[in-house]
Amino acid sequence: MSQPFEEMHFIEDIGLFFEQMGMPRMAGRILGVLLISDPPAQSITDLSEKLKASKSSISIMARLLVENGLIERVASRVPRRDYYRFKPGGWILYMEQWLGLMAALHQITERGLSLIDEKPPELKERLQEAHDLFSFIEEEFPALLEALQKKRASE
Amino acid sequence: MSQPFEEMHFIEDIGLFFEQMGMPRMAGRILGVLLISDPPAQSITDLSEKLKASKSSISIMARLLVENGLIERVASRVPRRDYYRFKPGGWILYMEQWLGLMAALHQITERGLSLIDEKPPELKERLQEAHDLFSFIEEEFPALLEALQKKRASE
DNA sequence: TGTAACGTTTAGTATTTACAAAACGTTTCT
DNA sequence: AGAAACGTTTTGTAAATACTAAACGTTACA
Repeated sequence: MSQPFEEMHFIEDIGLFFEQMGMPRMAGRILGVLLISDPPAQSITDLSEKLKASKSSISIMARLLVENGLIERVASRVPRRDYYRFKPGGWILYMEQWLGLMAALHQITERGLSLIDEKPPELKERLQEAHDLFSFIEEEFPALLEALQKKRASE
Repeated sequence: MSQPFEEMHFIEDIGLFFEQMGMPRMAGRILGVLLISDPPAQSITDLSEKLKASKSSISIMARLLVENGLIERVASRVPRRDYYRFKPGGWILYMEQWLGLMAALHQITERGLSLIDEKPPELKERLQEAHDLFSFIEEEFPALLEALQKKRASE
């Protein structure tokens, strides 16, 4: 089943984005398909045909995406085995995981600051800058996500 | 020149964070050193001794960090060649680059939406969700960074 | 009951990547 | 001029990674 050119382009772009973020490109391609596919739910075989990729890699990458909370399995009426679809709220979860990384960095810089506590302030400044940024993000970013959800709910 | 245990731990944690973000761990370690080193500016040789790593990889990774805007070269009075130090505002730049990725994803999802424009709304919903999130971040995140800088300036 | 379809897992492979070692060019000091 | 110190570049390598192909187990239907 060959895809129109623009759809392939879109799918590949999502793949490239995932690669930029340090994940396998194939995982991004799967997500790309599941973002625009006409039945939103697709089987492993469907995906492997659309992407012209092996079922094994689709199977593994789909599992990765499930772990990341971006897609989910759905039961199918048709007695074919299992279907995957984009998980509502998946991007929010994705952002929350990213936020977790920032929070971790906040902790690390805090520990770092205690290491150079006795040093003169101008030496602590650069680490303080990092600390302040990441603690600020940890504090303020959740409100941003909430504001978005509120906005979406009201539309 | 061996480092106290806690400092090594801090440095390695920054390295691991970088790895999580899809960058070479050694680049993170260099940044880790430059965040707590007592003369903030360190030469390639200094860094390679502290990290017990080859000068070649330090040289290459330092260049990578310069390209990323996280560190910068500074002239040295001592006639040794060049020194690197953490770049003030480097983290802000780092975040702005991250924001650029989100903005790119906004564009991609917008193109994606035009591909499925004629489909029923419930099919467009999942991509709309992605689009709204990333366009929201593109809009609101810069204000967050500005708020941080304002807050820091006033302290 | 046997066979076909599906997904998973294992094994194998080609590419990329992160490093180190070595060779190189430049500058500084004697 | 010669040697030493520094950083860069090139070359080499071991490990990780992203895939494919093949083997496998399970379910469904003929």
